[in-house]
Amino acid sequence: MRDVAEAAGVSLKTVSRVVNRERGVTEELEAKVRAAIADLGYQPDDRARFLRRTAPSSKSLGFVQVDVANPFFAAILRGLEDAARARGSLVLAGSSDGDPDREEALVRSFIARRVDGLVISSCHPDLAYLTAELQHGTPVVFVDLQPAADVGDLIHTDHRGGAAAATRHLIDHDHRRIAFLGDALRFWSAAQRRLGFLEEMTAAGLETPWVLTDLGDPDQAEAATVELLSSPDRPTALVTAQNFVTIGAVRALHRLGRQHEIAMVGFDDVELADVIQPAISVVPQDPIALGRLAGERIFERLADDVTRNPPRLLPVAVVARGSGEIRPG
Amino acid sequence: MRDVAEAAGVSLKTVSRVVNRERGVTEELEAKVRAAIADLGYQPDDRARFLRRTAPSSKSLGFVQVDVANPFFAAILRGLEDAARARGSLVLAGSSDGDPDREEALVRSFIARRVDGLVISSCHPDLAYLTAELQHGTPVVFVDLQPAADVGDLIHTDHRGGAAAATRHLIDHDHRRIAFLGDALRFWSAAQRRLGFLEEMTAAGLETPWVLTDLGDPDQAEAATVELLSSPDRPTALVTAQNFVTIGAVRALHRLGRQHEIAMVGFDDVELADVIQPAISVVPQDPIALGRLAGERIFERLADDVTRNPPRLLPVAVVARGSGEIRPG
DNA sequence: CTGAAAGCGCTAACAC
DNA sequence: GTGTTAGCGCTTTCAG
Repeated sequence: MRDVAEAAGVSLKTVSRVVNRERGVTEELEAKVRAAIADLGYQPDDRARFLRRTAPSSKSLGFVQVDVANPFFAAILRGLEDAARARGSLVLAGSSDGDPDREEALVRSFIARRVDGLVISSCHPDLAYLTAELQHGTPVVFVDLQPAADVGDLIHTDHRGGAAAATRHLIDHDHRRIAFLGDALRFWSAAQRRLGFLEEMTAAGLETPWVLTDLGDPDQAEAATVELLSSPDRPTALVTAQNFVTIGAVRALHRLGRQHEIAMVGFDDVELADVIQPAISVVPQDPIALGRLAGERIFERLADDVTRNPPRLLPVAVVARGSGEIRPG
Repeated sequence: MRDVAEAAGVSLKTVSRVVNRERGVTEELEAKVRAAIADLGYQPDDRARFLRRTAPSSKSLGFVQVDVANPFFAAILRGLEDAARARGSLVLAGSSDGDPDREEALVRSFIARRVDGLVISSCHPDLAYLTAELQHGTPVVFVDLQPAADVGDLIHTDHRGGAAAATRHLIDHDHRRIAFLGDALRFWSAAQRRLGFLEEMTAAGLETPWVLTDLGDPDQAEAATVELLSSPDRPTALVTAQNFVTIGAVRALHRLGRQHEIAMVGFDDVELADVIQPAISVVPQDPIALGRLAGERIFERLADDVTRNPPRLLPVAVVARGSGEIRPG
């Protein structure tokens, strides 16, 4: 910038005015400055600009997710990005892989860069590490995964209700022996879905001997499904509580050739779920909306200086496509 | 930081030393400083730190992709993030939606934040807007989508070879009437795939009356496939050149009930492609590797100050699963 | 081992 | 309209 000022024969402030499109610069001077800018290939440094600005803002949001390679989180990121773009902000994204230490490290890096807000799909058992930040005034919104502690805003799908609906759907189709396959319970969403399943089963007076959790990828889910179905005392229907669990279970059913015999309803939609035979009944979420709402909530809090809002819950329902309507043999 | 220095009764520099773990601070002073830091909840401001540092680095990379909600790009982002994390960097990500103006705006924002390097899946017809940056020394790596201009490094899948292999695979299975369905040709990868298809067809002495491009989403691909197959003069096999095109085409085939009659090979792998009947033969890419290599290339250039490297091309091959091995009726 | 002064690139506040 | 001075939060340089 100094070089530009020198080249144009004006002061720093005049260059600053031109760059920021402030009123009150002669056309003549402005032209000179612009010429110098083009000539030198000058690019203003936003870090320095935002550092000095009165309204302290880095024009960026931080998003901590479990894994961006999971299409579900990628879609949340997309929604968040759209909300951020509308406000002229950029998004820093990082994957925790479900590791609390990594989540914490990411949050710390984001805070060190002074993001205007934090969106977190948390898997941390203890959010104490966040309270300092919350007091510092940085808005925090949890998406989908809720912490144990009572901090920050929350935007999430109705995991419990959705899992209950899936379970009810199978019960309504005469199933009594229903298994639950899900992710690790340190993920709040996974725990909630399990809860919804158990509640619905109990309400119907059914036993729940088949509750499998800690299935971390499609391969584990596939193996677990195969084992589950090879035991003499086996279920007639499955609730698969995660997109990759659904994928693994579907693979297993097809490998065993029992996809027309064992019913299943999955949480999350999966690509091509409608084309498979039988097509997979699911409880789809709207992750893009989740991300967009989280971003909007951040900006609301930035504007209104509201400390905390009630949770925002997105309702879900079963989409019947075939696999969930199979009756027990 | 000033507050911390005051509270601990030391100078700014001593606090700085403690924060940066520099050697040469008495244990006693260090303890005092740490106490003050904890007490005040002080968090160093990386923006200011990186601003003043001798080695100019923002410890961040910028990634401009077409759409992070597309699992292919999300996976690239994941690979890039892993490479960045290994070097202590964070990733700023933005989606262009295939709009050159948006791509350019994103690149400018990233540059204004002084990212250490830029990874771009470009759809811009004219990369002149980048040359200024390249001269400025910012490493730029293009992933998957190569610009027309001769700037920056390139890491990409062998689109042309992969499309040719898919085509050859169908020809080897006695098909003579093969259609090509792809994305807009402003995407270099789409254009390359079309080229590979045309070359292989021409080499085999076959006509190519069915070349459909500009299919932007699964719905368009589905509609195009239905129309293609309802004409009296129709192909017996399809090359679908994009993940979402494959999805649309599969939907169409199943809707028409002709999935066992029309052969197809898709570019990109698709979730559950192995479970559908018939399972879909594909030319899978490794997008995580693409992203990782792009990130590593950035850091190499940062370290070695190399201006430019030869393109890095990832080979691909057909994975036969069923749909590509159907013979013409 | 510690601190004072200068300055990164820019904007704010107030001159002129 | 334009320039000058101060200072954002930190690191660097160099003196003690």
